[in-house]
Amino acid sequence: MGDSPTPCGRRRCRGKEYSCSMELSLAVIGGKWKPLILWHLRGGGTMRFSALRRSMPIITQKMLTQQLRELEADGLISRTVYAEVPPRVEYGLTEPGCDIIPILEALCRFGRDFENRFGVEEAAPPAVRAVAP
Amino acid sequence: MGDSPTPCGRRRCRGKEYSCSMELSLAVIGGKWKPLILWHLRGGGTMRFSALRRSMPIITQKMLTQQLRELEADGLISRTVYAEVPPRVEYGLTEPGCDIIPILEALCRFGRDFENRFGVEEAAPPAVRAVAP
DNA sequence: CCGTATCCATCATGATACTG
DNA sequence: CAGTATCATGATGGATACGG
Repeated sequence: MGDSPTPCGRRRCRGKEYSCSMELSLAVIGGKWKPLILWHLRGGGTMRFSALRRSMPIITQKMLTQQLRELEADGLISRTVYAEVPPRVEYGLTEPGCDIIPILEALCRFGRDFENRFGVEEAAPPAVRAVAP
Repeated sequence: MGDSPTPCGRRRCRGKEYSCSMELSLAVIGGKWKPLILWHLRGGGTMRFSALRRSMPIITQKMLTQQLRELEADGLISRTVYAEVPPRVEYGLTEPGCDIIPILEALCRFGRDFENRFGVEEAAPPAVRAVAP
């Protein structure tokens, strides 16, 4: 490996403080929704905001926007705004962004092994959101 | 991959709710200190509490205890208490815990590539903790 | 359509003190 | 030595409303 993760000697890269490369990686992709966003973009093409949103029904607009901005600031995704009416914005992976995909695949495999080892059950259906009367 | 990460159909495994295996993985190893703890245990032997603590000067005792308990509950590390005075507790990786190491190595590599791509600087020295007068 | 701005609840983390 | 217990706080995420 060559990179001791001993947390002495804190460094900074793109505004993130960390003590070892792994910490930096987690700072970059560790956000609650970031792996999922990158995952949906893994095909190589671009997706527009609304398509991303549809693919993650749980996420709020605020969080999607926020996480996309951070991923963009970290150089993992590209953002292209088309000056049209109505507006259109397309998101895609950059080269560094593509580098994460194999790791996400490995994470996914680990998760599946974990499930197989310990068993899965259906989650209780999410409490139905009360409709305003 | 075979496992669509589409967030429909929430599942539950060991008390964690998630929508795709990757989410589960992040729930298991995503804690702020967990990757670091697992990393320090990667040698294959065991370490006692105080040794782990020394290897992560920043972490508080409370957080170390807490994260160790969660890792243990998730079956990633083993915890052995020796009935001695003074007490001795040894931590080590279980087999599922060992499975994560290659992923952490990949994460570490990604972080290093990221640093090389975008550059690193020394972090400002951590504000010296005021000594009580 | 694709956002920003604001306010608010919750939780994760930290500081500190105490114990078997 | 290896923890618990307690309290404080700051980051994180969600609901809602509004804007170009």
